[in-house]
Amino acid sequence: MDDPGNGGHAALVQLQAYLAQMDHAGETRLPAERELSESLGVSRGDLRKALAVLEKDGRIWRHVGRGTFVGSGPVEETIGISEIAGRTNPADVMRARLIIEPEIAREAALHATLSDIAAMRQSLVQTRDAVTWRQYENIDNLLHRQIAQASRNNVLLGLFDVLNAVRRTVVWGRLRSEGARPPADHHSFADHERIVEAIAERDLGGAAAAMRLHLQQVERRLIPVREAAE
Amino acid sequence: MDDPGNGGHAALVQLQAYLAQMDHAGETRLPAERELSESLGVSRGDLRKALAVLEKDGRIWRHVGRGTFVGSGPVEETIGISEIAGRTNPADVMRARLIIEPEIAREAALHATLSDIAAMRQSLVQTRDAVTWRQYENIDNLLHRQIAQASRNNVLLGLFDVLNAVRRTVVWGRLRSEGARPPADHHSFADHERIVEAIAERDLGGAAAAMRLHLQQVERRLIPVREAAE
DNA sequence: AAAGGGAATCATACGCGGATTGGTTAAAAT
DNA sequence: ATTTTAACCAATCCGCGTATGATTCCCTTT
Repeated sequence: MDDPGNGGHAALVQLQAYLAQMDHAGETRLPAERELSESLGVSRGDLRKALAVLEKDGRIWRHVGRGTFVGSGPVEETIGISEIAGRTNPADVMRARLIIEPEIAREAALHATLSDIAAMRQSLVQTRDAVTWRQYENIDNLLHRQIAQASRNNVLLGLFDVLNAVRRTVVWGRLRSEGARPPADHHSFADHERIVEAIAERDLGGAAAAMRLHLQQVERRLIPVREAAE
Repeated sequence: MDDPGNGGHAALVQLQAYLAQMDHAGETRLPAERELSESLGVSRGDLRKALAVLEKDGRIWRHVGRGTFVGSGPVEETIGISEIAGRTNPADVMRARLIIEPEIAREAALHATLSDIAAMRQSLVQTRDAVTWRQYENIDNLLHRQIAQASRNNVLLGLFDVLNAVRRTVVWGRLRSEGARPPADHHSFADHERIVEAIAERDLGGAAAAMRLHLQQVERRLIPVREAAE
């Protein structure tokens, strides 16, 4: 009404001023559109146009039901495990393990403390004592996690946990009753020992190689038809 | 009452029978303790003792407010971004990036489609056109994510997203007003071009090396005092 | 008649209170 | 004295109401 000609431009200017004034405080959320439009004295349509400009510019971020916030994006867009697991397959999970875990083992060889290594050795013994596949699986998981923990890098540990959770949901329901207990000559026993030994000897490349070999063995056991088909 | 002497043993046997019977169905959650105790005709105390045994054995797991489930552990223990970010530091995040992202780039060089590469090249141009640091950051993020996406592995992409979210929360609030816009000779421009070119030429090792080099540059810029201190 | 503004409506997300469930403790019963 | 039962606690889930951004429709104004 005052100046319909400039359209949303006045609203954009006012909104930028408001943003600058608000940015000095720690608050990142700005009022609802209905309030703000009245507070700034512009129509909601013009306000929305201005907001759209700022959003395309990356200065604010909006979401239905939550509000409008300043900043490039949601600080904590929860990336759900099920979201990842929902659109993937065991082969990709295995591939990711083959890429990530050897590097984690290398890092573990560099940063593991003596107590870390002692804990791994104890898990090694326990895997041999497992009387059921479920027990073995638990201790196997524990050992792999101990290795990730030994990297002394909480980010790597967290990524490992995410990967592990995805793996569990994806292959969920496999290997139910393949046998009473792991056979004594199961390849993983020797594999695990090689990995832990390499870590103990601070052999970075050896630890990564041993882990890679181990996971390739696991992959072969998981998808046994592969070589015959090719 | 019937046989107080054997204590919880009878309950344990009955519970194991119930578990075996239920395990054939796909259901993993068993009834509430109050119902189950009445259904099996044992006291809740004995039932809980039996449940404790099975839990220590790893066959079931329980959680307050949710229930009791068969299986080694919660299939979806939500690993929160903030949980990871809460107990780490920028150095560890950078280290994790240096470990993960080069391997992702290698995978991208193997699996990227032509449209993937075209999208990357477009982002390359856009980074040069960015007039503000925030715009540059957005496009930079987009480019790195495009590379992860080009790996054609949703697990790797998910892990990258998690890592990225952690990075954003950890370094949150840095580099506010270091300058109006990225300088034309910013190292990242050439770095990014090298990475994309290596991916386009299917040079696996080259892509990984270029990404590693780029991240080392970023690390150096992030922690500039390092070399002087040593 | 055209255009812009305002109100109603829709879809999604948050918040709160009740209900459910494992964990714990105390009273009661045998 | 031991076991069973009940009651209570803490944590979680679920449903409903509210708030918010997105969209549509109608009306006023020029």
